[in-house]
This record gives sequence, C-alpha cells and structure tokens, in this order.
Amino acid sequence: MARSRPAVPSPQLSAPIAAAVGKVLAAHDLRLTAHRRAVLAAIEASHRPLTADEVVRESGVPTSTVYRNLAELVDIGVVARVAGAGGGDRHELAEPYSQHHHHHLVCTDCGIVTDFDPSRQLERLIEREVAALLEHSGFEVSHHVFDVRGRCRECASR
Amino acid sequence: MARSRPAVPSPQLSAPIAAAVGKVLAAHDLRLTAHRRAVLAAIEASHRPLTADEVVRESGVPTSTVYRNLAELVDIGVVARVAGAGGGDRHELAEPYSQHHHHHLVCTDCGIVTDFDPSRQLERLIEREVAALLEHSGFEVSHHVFDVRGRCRECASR
DNA sequence: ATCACGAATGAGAATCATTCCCATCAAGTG
DNA sequence: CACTTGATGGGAATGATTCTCATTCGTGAT
Repeated sequence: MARSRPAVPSPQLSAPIAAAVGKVLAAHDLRLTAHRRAVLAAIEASHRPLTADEVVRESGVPTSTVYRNLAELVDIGVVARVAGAGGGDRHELAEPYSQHHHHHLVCTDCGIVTDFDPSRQLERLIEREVAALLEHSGFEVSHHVFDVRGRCRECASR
Repeated sequence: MARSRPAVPSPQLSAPIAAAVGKVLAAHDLRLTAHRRAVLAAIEASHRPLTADEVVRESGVPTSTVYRNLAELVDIGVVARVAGAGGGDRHELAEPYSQHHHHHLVCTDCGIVTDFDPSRQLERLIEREVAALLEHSGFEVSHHVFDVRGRCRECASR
C-alpha cells in the first residue's frame, strides 16, 4: 500500500552534497542527522538565500534546532550567511558546495536576495585586488562579498 | 574662567558636513538639533562604521533618540548602514558626505569593519557590470557593496 | 544484540538589538 | 506671547537569535 504523500513534499538532499558535507561534519565529530539533512535540503532546494525562519518553515525542523544547526554549519564552512536588508540574516550553501561562484541582488524594499553571475573579467580583477590587500594589510582574507542593492522589478513597479 | 573639560571630549561636527546635512534635513522638515549633531559628529569622528550602541556611547545621546535619529538619517541618505559580522548593523556617513568612495574589510572574528580604497580600474568594471544588470534584470540599482571578509591582523595572530 | 557515552534534540527561558508609545519639551512663526 | 510641529527619552513591546537542560538518539565497543 502506497504511503500517503506528505502535505509539503520535502526536498531531498542531493547525494554529492550529502557525501561532501558528511565528511566535513565527521571531521568535526558531528553527524549528518535527519534534521541536518532537512535543513541542508531546504537550503539546497532554494535558489535564493533563506532566513532562519524560512528554513524552519521549509524543513519542518523545530526552531531551536534550526538555529543550532545553521550555526554549526556556518562554523564548519558548509553554509554561508548573507546579509539581506533587514528581517534577519540569510543562509545559502557556501561556495565549495554550491554550484558556482555568484553574487547577490538585494532588494532593499522587500528584502529578497537573488543570485547573479559575475563576469570573468570582474572576478579576475577582484581576485587580483584582494591579493594585493592581503599583502599590505596583514589581513587574512577568506572571501569577498559583492552585492548590488536596489529595488527588484516588482517593488520598482509598485 | 575656562569651563571644565567634559570627561569624554565630544567630537565636533565639521562645518561643511553640518551645512550640507542641514539642508537635506530642512528639505525633509527635520532640524539639525544638538543631538543629531552629536550623533553625526560621533560617526564623522570615527574612521570606521559604528554600531548603534557605539554611537550611544560616543555621543552620550540616549538610546531611543540615537536609534530614531539614525533611522531618519539613513532614510534621507545622509548615513549608510553597513553589514558587519554579527553584533548589529554599523553606520557611516553616506558616500556624498564622506570623503570618498571606499569599501570594507570586515573581520569575521571581532566584527570590526575598516575602510579601504578600491582601484579605479576595479570601480570602472563594477560600474559597467552594474549597468548591465540594470538592463537585463529590471532591477533598479541604487548602489553596490564590495566587502572583503577575513580576520584582521590582531585576530589572525591570536 | 547490548552498553556506554557523547552528540542531538526541543520546549521554553533568557538575551540582545531595535522599534514603538506617549507624555513632555523646545524651536520657529505670527 | 500663544501655537504648531518637530524632538526627546524612559520604558514597554517586538523579533530574532541564543542558551539551558532534561531527554533521546546513534555509533562504536564489548
């Protein structure tokens, strides 16, 4: 007998990410539990960074567990926090785990963050600039953030 | 007789900024009060973006007034909010009022944000890229954010 | 398979930053 | 001076995030 479909079809965590993340977690004595899978699956399934609350709604995982897990995943570099425009931080898979390097379009009106791809030329120049900074400042660079802020098509035409 | 120095020497708001800001405030039916002067002076005096709480401490202005004033100043474009690394948003003079266009070095450890200047070439390329986005996406660009994240010299050597 | 132990969980309390409320005060105008 | 409107500030209210802790789960060892 077919078991009843869940009201909200829970997204599945893709195998390659599960494998990669599983290793990193293990290296930190952490386990890839069902909840962590659900949290990661929600993030992977979305094509924009999610707030903690959105992850709670999408994954069905209790709030305190979502916060705890997001913090751990950010700590071990699996998830990256993205600054939106009010309404809390947003989360997405960190670069090594997401498909490609990208930047953000942040709507300062509705707060939604969407991704966009930078040109190769821009990226090369950024890399070079950042490398120069590293030399002169004693600052240990981990990554750069390039966001464009403004109003999305919907908010602009309203 | 010389009046006693204040315990913390309050920074003064520079005349050109006072004049420019005064006009914008007036255009919005707002006044350049002593408190707003103090808030702006604290921001101008610091060479890094300040949290609301830091502004409270530096300016001696009560918390609720600082928050209210910061919000108003951000609304009219005099102050810009900068995302740090936890610990609340940070504030600095918006580009037209600060000396020059710059970007940020954010320490993900202690959360301190410092400024740095981008190369002309990088800026030109960013402008071009941003213009292209405006065409293709229907996104109404207001400005861009380019931050470099990592650990400052102190945190890195600790 | 069972045990032992550390990891994980979750409900609610506690915190922290920020916003709101509202009675009161002060500046500019006629 | 009286009026109108902006400004203030103490404290309550909110919202997001973190913490606490008793309980449960998972995994390796026996």
